[in-house]
Amino acid sequence: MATSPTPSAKNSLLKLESQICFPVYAVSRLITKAYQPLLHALDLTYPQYLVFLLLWEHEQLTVKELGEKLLLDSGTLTPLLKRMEQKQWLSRRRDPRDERSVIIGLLPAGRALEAQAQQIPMQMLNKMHMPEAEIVALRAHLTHLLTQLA
Amino acid sequence: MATSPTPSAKNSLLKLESQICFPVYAVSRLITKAYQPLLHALDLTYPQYLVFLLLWEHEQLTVKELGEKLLLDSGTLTPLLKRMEQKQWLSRRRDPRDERSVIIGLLPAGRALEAQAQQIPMQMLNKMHMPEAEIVALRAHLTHLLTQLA
DNA sequence: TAATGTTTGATTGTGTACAATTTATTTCTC
DNA sequence: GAGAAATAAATTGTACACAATCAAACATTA
Repeated sequence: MATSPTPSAKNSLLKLESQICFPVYAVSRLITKAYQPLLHALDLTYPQYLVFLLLWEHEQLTVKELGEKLLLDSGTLTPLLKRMEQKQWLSRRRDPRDERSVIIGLLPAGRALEAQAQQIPMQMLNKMHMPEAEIVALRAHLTHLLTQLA
Repeated sequence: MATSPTPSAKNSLLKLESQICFPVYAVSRLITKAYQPLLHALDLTYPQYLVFLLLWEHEQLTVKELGEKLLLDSGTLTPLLKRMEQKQWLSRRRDPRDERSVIIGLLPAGRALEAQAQQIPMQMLNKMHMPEAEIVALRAHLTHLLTQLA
């Protein structure tokens, strides 16, 4: 006979350990925490580091482009970028050809940080204690999920 | 001859797309955003929902136990739990046998939410558009990484 | 080209996160 | 059993994160 599942059944989907979402959430915070001592030496937070990853590669991006690449909106980026501007790491100016856009440009102090950040990815890989193959597989799964949700 | 890699080399580890960490961070936020419309109907945030997952299962837990299971500290949990207390979802009282501990107990209004939350996990699985096998594999990888970083 | 609609950032308000410190309580050790 | 060490929350301060709203600039089209 078909019994409807009780709310607190052992195999309930409403259990923390059954969820895919909680491990993502927890790992994300643990990763940020693992970065913290490495980034603290550069006076950076993790989201600020992500902005630098893009600026080191592209030198100059609009707020919109940063938001598209990081999946963050202006409510998050504007105050974050203002703090980074105060530290002379980057410049914020309106695009003369389209005054709606704000162009974020790398300043010398920000460019200089790239050299100091060289070792960070390797140090993080060491902290994770995971074989390359597993990292690649994990990234593939996550990227897939990213496209499903974005 | 051994040339040291240039900072902006195409295969640099200092590129957003090379990182395992960014997809975790982005997926975590997208998952929270995917939950939002489902949880908003119950007037819940995602971290509050996680607290409920534990309370629906255990009825009563200390702040410390919640923190251990969710990997959150009292600086996050105390204000969050106070907000949930204000909505009459749970009670906060000192343990008479150890006045240092605060026991969080499920109240009727909180217990009643479990029925309304029954459909949420399945709705989330639908949003993810991923075969069961891939979800299981992803969770295994993440749980492994969790133990490495915790 | 004037009215309309769209795009881009900024702002406001709420809610996490977490490091660092503080307070109250308990446990340990002699 | 008094003092020291350890434990559990709470507090404080900073920094995201995002929904909702606003304002300015641009694009469109009738």
